Amino acid sequence: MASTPRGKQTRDAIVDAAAGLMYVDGVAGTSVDKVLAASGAGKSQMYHYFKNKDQLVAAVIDRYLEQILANQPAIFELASWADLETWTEQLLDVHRRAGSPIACPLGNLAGEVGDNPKLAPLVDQAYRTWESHLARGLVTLRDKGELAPGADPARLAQAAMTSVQGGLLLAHLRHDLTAMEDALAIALAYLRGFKP
Amino acid sequence: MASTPRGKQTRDAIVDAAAGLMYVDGVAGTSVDKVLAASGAGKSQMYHYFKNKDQLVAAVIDRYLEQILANQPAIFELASWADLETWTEQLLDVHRRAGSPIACPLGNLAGEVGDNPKLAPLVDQAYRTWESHLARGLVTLRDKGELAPGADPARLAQAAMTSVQGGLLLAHLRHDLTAMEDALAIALAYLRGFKP
DNA sequence: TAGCGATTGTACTGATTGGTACAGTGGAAC
DNA sequence: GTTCCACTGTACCAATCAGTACAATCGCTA
Repeated sequence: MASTPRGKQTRDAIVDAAAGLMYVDGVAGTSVDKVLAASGAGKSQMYHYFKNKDQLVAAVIDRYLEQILANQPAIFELASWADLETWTEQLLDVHRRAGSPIACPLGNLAGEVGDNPKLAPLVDQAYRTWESHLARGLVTLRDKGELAPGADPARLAQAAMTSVQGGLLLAHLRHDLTAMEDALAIALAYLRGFKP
Repeated sequence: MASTPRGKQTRDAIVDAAAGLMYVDGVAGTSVDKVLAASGAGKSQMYHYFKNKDQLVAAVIDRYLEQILANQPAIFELASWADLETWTEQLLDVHRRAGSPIACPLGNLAGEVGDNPKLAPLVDQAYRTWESHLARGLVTLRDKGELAPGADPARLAQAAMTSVQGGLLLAHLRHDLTAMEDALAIALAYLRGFKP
C-alpha cells in the first residue's frame, strides 16, 4: 500500500496518531478526522492507505502488539526462573513510568471490539502471539529441567496472561499498580509450584 | 426523576434496552436513538429521565452491578470453603448458558470508559462493591477460624477479582471458558493456601 | 523532457450523532 | 370539573461522522 519512503512515513504517522488517541479515547471515541488532525495528514492520504476505519484499527492493533513486546524484551530470552522474574518486573516498569496511563492497549480494545467480527479475531491473535512467546520460554525451562515434565507450557502461559490482564484491568480503574503487582506475584508463585 | 409507576416503567425500559445494547456494542457504539427504538420510548422520555447520555450510562452501570450480583447469590452467604467453591461455580454457570456472550459487562466498559472522568469512578465503585461482598465473606471465614488470622481479606478479595476479570477477558476473546475455569481454580487454590 | 504511478489537497455528501423546543396528554388531588 | 404536574409525541437543530470525487503534484524512469 505504501511503496515509497515518503508514503511509508505518512502511513506510519497516521497509525501512530491513531494508536495514541485510541489508547485514551477508545476506537469509537476516536474519529478519523481527529486522527488526521493529530497526524497532519489529509483525508485522501488516509483512504489511500486504508480501505476504511476498520483497516486502520487493524494496523493499530498490530502496532500495539509491537509496542507491548518491545516493552518486555525479556519475554524473548526466557531461560530461567530469574528471567521470568525479570519479565514481570519489566511488565510493571512500563506502567511505573509517570504520565503513562496504567492500561494494556489491547485490553482496552478487548471489551469494545469484542464482538466486531472483523477486529475481534485480530485482538485474539495478538494475544495469542504475545502468549506464545511466554509459552516458548516455559518450554525452554522445561527442556532445561527447571519445570516439571508434566507441566503444560501452553496452559501455564494462558494462566499467566489472565493474571497480567486481570491485574492491569483493576490497576487501571484504581490508578494503582498494587493489584497488578499482587496478580503477577501470585502467578509467579503458581508457576513455581511446577518446579520439578 | 420517575415519581410515577408508569414513569418508572418507562425509565426501566430505557435502561434495560441500553444495558442490553451496550453489552454487545459498547457505549460509543450504542446511540441514544437505537436505545429508544429498542425500548419503544421517545426522545422526550429519555431526556426527561436523564440529563444526557452519560447519566444513562451511569444507570446502566448500576444495572450491570445488580445483574452481576444477582447471578452469584452465593457471594452474600460466604461462610465456608464449600461456599467459595459454590460461588466460583455460579460465576462459571452464568456464561455456560447458551446464547449469552462470555463477558463481564463491567469489564467491557472498563477499557472504553476508563478515562472518562464522569464514568470511570462509577465503574471503579461498582467493582469495589462487588469485591466488598467477597471480602466480607473472607472475614467471616477468618472469624470462624477457617482462614489464617494473618490473612488480609481485602487483599485476597482483590486478588480473586483480578483472576475473575482476567479469566473473563481471555475467555471472551477465545469464546472458550477454559481460561476462566483455570483462573478461578488457581485463585481458589491460592486462597486455600491461607487456611490456618 | 515526457510520461507514469504514487501521493496529496480541497471540497463535498448523505447519514447519524447527541440534544432541544414545544405543544400536547394522562391521571390523580382538591 | 378544574388544576397541576408528571409524562409523552413530533419535529427539528447544529455538529460530527465515515467515506467519496477529482484535480493537482511529486519523484522516478525511459
